Amino acid sequence: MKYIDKLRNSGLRPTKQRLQICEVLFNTERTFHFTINELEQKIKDKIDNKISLATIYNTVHAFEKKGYLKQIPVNSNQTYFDTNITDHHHFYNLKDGKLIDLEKSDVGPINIKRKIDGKKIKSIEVLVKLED
Amino acid sequence: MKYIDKLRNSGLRPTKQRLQICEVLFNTERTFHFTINELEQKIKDKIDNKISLATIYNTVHAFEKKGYLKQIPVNSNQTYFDTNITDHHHFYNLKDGKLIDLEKSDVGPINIKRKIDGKKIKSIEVLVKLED
DNA sequence: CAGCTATTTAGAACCATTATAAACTGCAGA
DNA sequence: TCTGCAGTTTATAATGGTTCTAAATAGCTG
Repeated sequence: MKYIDKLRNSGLRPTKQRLQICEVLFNTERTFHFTINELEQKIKDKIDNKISLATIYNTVHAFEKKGYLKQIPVNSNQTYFDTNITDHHHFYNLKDGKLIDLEKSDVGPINIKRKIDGKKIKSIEVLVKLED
Repeated sequence: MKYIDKLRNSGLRPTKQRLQICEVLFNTERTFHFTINELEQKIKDKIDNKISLATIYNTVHAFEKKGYLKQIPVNSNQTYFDTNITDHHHFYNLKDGKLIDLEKSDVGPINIKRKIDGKKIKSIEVLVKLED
């Protein structure tokens, strides 16, 4: 019931699958990073019924388009998503492929001096790669 | 002959294929961004013989490991590489998927205030997404 | 030149993601 | 409550970038 309005207000029908995925993604103490496969596993663990992989892909993309999830730009064979949609950046641990949030206040202001005619900046994302 | 020493000094045998790929990648006025498919096409256009796709993958990865190429962290189904290995950042035009270099001097210093125990920073990469 | 190892190659395999098309479901209007 | 339609879900197939394989080839050292 918690997420019905959120979905309806976005023009997404509050189906059973979407509501269950909302529970897994948003009914948590902390935000987190995930790949589709990791999310699929989390869903399997938390709910009794089965949600098709295609539905998980569809839902994640729908939520991303509505701004409830963000993709994280990392070079990996899988796509990483973030339930933290605030303006922030990431450490990327090269050793194990794990991401760590860097709050905006951890990075300091970023001043882009160059402009491209007719274009505006949609987002600025910083990836800090870590090694041992 | 221009690239033989470069390869040998890196522990890479200067094979015909690697030398030809060097010509395409490095014997240019400007640096550029590319995907493997784009590079394959460029190679086809510039040389008469055929280089196997597997060799192109192998070579690009070998060059990346040696620091002659950099991967660019962008969410795309293909991996983007850059022949510009200086410390710099990128605009990413969401409309057409094209990248534009942002020199380090175009961005200003980036101050990462947070530290992770036992890890050091290998690189800091900024991706500035552009929309209309 | 001989022999060893690195490299190249074509093709198969892999695997994340997307497309398909049929079944199902939420919901607005009767 | 019932009906019907558009939006969703689903299993499965298809796609496509990348990696693997194992046999052939080519540098290189002695």
